[in-house]
Amino acid sequence: MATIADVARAAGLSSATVSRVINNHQYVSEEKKQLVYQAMEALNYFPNASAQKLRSKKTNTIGVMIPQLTNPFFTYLLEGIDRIATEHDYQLLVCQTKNNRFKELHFLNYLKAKQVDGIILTSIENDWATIADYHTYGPIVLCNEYTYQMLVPMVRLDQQEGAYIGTRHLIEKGHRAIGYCFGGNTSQLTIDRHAGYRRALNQFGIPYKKDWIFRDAYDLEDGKRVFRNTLEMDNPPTAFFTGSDQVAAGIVKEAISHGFSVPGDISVIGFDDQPIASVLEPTLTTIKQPAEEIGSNAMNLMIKCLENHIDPSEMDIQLPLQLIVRQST
Amino acid sequence: MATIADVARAAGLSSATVSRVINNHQYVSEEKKQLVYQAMEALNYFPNASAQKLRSKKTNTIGVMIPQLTNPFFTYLLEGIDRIATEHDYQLLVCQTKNNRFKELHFLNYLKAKQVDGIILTSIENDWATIADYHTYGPIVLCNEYTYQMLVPMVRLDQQEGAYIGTRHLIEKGHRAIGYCFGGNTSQLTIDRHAGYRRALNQFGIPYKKDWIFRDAYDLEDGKRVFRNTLEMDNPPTAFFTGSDQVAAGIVKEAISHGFSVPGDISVIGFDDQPIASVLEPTLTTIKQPAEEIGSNAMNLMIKCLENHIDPSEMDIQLPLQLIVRQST
DNA sequence: ATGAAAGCGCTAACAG
DNA sequence: CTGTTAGCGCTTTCAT
Repeated sequence: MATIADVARAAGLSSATVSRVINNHQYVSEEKKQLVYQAMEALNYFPNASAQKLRSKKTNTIGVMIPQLTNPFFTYLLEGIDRIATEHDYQLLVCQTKNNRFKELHFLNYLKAKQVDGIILTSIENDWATIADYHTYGPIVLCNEYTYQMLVPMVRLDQQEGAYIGTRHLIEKGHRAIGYCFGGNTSQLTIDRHAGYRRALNQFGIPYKKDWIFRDAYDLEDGKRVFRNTLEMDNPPTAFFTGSDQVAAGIVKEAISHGFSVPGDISVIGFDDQPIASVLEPTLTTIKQPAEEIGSNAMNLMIKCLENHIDPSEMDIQLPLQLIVRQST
Repeated sequence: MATIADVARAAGLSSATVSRVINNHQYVSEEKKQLVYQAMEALNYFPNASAQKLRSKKTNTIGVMIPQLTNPFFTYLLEGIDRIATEHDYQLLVCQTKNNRFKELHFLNYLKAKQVDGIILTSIENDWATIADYHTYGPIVLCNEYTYQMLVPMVRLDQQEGAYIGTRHLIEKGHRAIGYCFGGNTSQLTIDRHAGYRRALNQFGIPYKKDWIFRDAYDLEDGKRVFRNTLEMDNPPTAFFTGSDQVAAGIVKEAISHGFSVPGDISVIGFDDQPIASVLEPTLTTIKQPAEEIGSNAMNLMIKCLENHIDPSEMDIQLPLQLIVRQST
């Protein structure tokens, strides 16, 4: 493989000039520029990326931490991130954490190793204090999940409001026994959603029951499991607020397969507004999160951080969420 | 940020020894090894990835070309690739081509730039001759899509058989007007599926009609569009073979919303067996592709290529596909 | 078992 | 506008 020196030799110029042409510097005469292009062409030359990164201390790569590649919410997030990354010639190193805090830690070290210029987190598996340490080595942008412990660049939704609206909707439909499903961690997002659920309950004088709280609910199978578990309860929920359309779909499917009618006997509300929400029968009432937009905003924030012109007022972007009423409630 | 020289100094050793410890070389005394570990710890040292790559000419990174990040079939492929990559400490640079051949070309150049050690293609947008040129710069593994023009490492399914089985199933259900939906390109996979469809038609003496061929069908919306288009036809299909569950779901949804019954009036068969196939009402008959397994096999092949011990007989891996009969046919 | 030294391929002062 | 030169941080002979 040809090197920059080979090109310089072939063009009868110095490697510095070749480098200038590669990097589109000004002050290179059109004549020599053509000479360089011809030589590069003739030698089938392509600059070595590692050498460029080592020397320039810029990788043009962003690490994106994703808990689950097969969860559509996160792929839409990724789609938004990728759209902006492509526009600005950044590459994406995709890091699947599987909700494992050690994997998250492992990937965070890419920042220290200068393998990436910055990291976008779409979930948070470690204490914030642990993550904050890495901030010295490059920008960390939060997207979807967030923290109040520090002012960091983040793109988020009012999750408490989302859970409140959803729960209130179920109450207004006449339900008083409302199950609550969520993932496993103790992130701020989780805390806030939980608070929104309780706020709605409180407002309507409905007692909070621990039995109605279901954790470790991430996907369709988990939703089915949750519903099966309620079958043995003395006082089972008649409605479910869930943290994801996948889980909601599982509950709906399992309820129907056990002979219940949705929304006749059981009401279910999802979260995200993934494609599955419109495909399910009955169609799923849900809280819409603009996933693609969250992602694109996060990547834009990242670019601003990298280019050092970020106004503190832009650090915390909040996007709207929206109740979409369909047939499942 | 500390460098290897700093660590060497702090440990009272040479940088060569530190390097040996980092790379787990033999012939380093336990004593010095501990010294190095302590120094690395104290200085919060992490080796610079670009320097390692430049010097060792190994990036430990694989480029994965994906047409659509939001298409579940490809994310399951990616999931399989990622599982094996993680096990072997490889990183993934995700390249979304959006079915654009120029983007594909752009990403192929990462091989020339030694930014990745190899590339896994999950779709093919350029002529095979164009892609074959890049093979000099590192291994290219095909996964899902394939070619007969050259013996390259690939993991594939018998797509002609898949389309044949699916079409025959529709014929056996009594249909003689069978629509055929596919994506846009002219890859071998597309050609083979088309051939399988025609073979089934031929076998049962059913004429092939150009009007029943629908191209550019990739997702749910495309499926809806296809069905709407048949509404104006004199002799519309009563059944549809599709290249993806997404498209099939679109057809089913649109048919039902226009008052047709599925499978009463219209039968639809999908491809992939994505989660949506079991969630749809009626549930979707489909040709199951073991996506995760295709991906993991591809990454395993890649690793073998990189480690130079690949037997030509292992180059072409063929996995089974399977007709899954549900309610939509 | 350890160190000295060369060099991977490139960029960026600096000088002219 | 162009060339000379000094590294970026690491690995790897080659000695010892």
